[in-house]
Amino acid sequence: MTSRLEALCMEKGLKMTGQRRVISQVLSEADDHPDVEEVHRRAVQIDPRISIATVYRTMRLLEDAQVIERVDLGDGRARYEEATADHHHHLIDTRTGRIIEFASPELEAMKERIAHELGYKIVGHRLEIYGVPLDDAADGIRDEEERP
Amino acid sequence: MTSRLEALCMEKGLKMTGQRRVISQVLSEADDHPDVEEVHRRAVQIDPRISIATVYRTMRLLEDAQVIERVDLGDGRARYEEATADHHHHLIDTRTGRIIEFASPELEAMKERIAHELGYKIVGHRLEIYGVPLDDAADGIRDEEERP
DNA sequence: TCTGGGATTGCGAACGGTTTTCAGTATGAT
DNA sequence: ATCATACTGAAAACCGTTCGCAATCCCAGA
Repeated sequence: MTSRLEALCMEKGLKMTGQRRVISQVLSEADDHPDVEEVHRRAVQIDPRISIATVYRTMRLLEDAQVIERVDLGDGRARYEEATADHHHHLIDTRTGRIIEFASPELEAMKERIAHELGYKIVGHRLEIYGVPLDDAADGIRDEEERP
Repeated sequence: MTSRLEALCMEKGLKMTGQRRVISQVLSEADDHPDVEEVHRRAVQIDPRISIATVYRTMRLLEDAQVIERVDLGDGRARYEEATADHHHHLIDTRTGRIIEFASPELEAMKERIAHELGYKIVGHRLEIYGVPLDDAADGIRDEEERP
């Protein structure tokens, strides 16, 4: 069966090898923001003869082809998500690591305005919010402070 | 002569060694966002017997003491600036690497509101805008696309 | 002012994520 | 089916950063 990403890759004229097919499948099925090691872990479950090097190479390939997007969440490793048309950002739960996506047109507009006032045209941007659940915070549950 | 950061360090009760004094001076005089290597480069010019390891250690020390702040601009290395009371963000000129600081109370408020709507209390956040000068963009000068 | 001992330093080795090299393998245009 | 080409696996190289260890420094107390 052809995964969504695989179709996208063929559309872009990429050579479809077995490992690319598997990685595409893994990424199509993912609804989180896996890092390379995690993608590899999942890929190996489908076909054990996929090396981590190939995963790295394929992620870069897919990124360059704009099929996926790299997300830098400041934890020292690259995470990925499927490329989407609309801009969105991430709220990271520092307690659990859960990542919540959100979009805000007003925020986009404001950002655009700020850049313009500074004499710049935006070519990229990123916003991350680190937070803790309101109710937990109220409970006064201790937050083992990571460096955000 | 005692640099501004050196005074701050003594206030915090840190043991003032020769190399810490030099690094404090370098940071006090910096008005940009140097990475560790750059700080080392400048420190060595004042006293050649400072190792890069010590710079790494001192930067972390000063960061923990909230004397300086780490800035992750997504270029794979840590950059630093003096700690300030007010939150601000960075606009990075992708053409030149120049970093422009800006603050926006409205933006802060909006961010706060978004987090609250998602049920979170903010413990940290970061916003970076990558852009090119408006006039350059208008001229149609080619932008050698880095991965932002 | 001199001293003792814990903190700090320099060096090089180790580390974790990522990229590259290279020889062997698979792909898909013919 | 064939063949040039692109791709792959394994291991080494890389790069920013941290760590282990012996030597050194700082400074409170004498």
